[in-house]
Amino acid sequence: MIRVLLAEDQTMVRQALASLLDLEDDLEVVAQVERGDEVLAAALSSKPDVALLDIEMPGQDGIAAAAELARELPRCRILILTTFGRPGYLRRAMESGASGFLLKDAPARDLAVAIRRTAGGERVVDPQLAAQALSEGKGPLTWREREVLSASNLGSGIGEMADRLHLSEGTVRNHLSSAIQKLEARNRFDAARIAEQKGWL
Amino acid sequence: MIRVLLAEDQTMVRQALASLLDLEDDLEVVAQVERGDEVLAAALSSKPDVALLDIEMPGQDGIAAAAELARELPRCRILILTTFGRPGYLRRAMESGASGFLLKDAPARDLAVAIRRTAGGERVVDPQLAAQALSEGKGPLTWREREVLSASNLGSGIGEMADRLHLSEGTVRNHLSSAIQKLEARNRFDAARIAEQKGWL
DNA sequence: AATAACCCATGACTTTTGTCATCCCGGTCT
DNA sequence: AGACCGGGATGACAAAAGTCATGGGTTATT
Repeated sequence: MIRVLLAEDQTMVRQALASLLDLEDDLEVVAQVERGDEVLAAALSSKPDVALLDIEMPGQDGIAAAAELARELPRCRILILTTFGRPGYLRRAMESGASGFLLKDAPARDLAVAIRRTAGGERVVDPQLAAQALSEGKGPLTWREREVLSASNLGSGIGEMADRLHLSEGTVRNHLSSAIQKLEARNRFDAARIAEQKGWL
Repeated sequence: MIRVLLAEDQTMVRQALASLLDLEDDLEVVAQVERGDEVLAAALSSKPDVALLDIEMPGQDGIAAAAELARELPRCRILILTTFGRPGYLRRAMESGASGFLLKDAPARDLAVAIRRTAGGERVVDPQLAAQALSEGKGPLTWREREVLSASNLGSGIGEMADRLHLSEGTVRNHLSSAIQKLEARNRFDAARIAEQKGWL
């Protein structure tokens, strides 16, 4: 029997997936959590063979949870199941120790297959997505540029961003300007949109 | 037997929900579609008793699909199943002829219950959400204000928005300024964010 | 030791945006 | 008829945002 931990914030989706997996004879859902920061504790007590993690979750995202899990419970394989096929997500997931990456757009029967292969030590990634991730690279943005873009995404003005990041207003504008040019955007919001869409945020 | 049409763009979620519903003796999933603009055709040929519609879908959103359906096939009840409990969504869904409104955050067993009640002619809405929708009203924005906010949400500058809407730049700025003040936002992007989050976009 | 990134900061400058007052027009409500 | 609202427009002005040159600091890489 393959023991599975299921982390997904939408209750209905989580339970539907659980019932789907329970139809398989060789799979057993041993834990369900709805927050990223509950993954580790649940995994420590339920000892799953595979952790199936959504990315967008409250508390902590699935990639951060994967990193925790890979460090504290290296015997547990990690399979990311997410809505968005952003190359940056895939890259970061793999860097955080995930073994597989599956989209919610994939057919349901792929899920059980992917879990079995992940449990067997294989890496399961959509080849097309992998190619795209490799070709796009890590993205042109530096750490600070990503930070200011994320902050500007909340609608605040440059002054507030400077306060929050303990920077001068001029510096914030410089980072923003640089990011805008790298992304060939029209303004910082456009830049934030582009970066987020590419998974570079 | 209650015949159910299932419209949801994420294949895995759709199939998982379908398998969940198939466990119920009195429910039968007679059609599945993954785009909003496929709902009507599928409904006409499969004659469902209840259409279970997601809102965020390619082609056409679930609310528009609900309006079509209510007009062309009034005997089919409509149940909206969505991620976001935005009051504006609920309001627009009900105005479009939906009979029920359910969140993906709700427990999975509520789904079958809601379908049965909807099929029986009841209106199924989370009471808390309904209260919030009533208290917030339709939102303070006018048609044009919503239009400019949606356009600005794409990152374009005022000039491009003016072109697209065939307006003067000054007029666009006036509408934006007015929307910003009504929403107590700091700039147009903040305003767009607020309006979208409230479901007023 | 030199080079190259990245980070932080200023100051000066241009462009974009937001605000306000003031028009005009066409509906609608009283 | 008059008041009101939404839409459209203009011009003027102030504030915010973006660009550019420049300088100093750190840390890797060569």
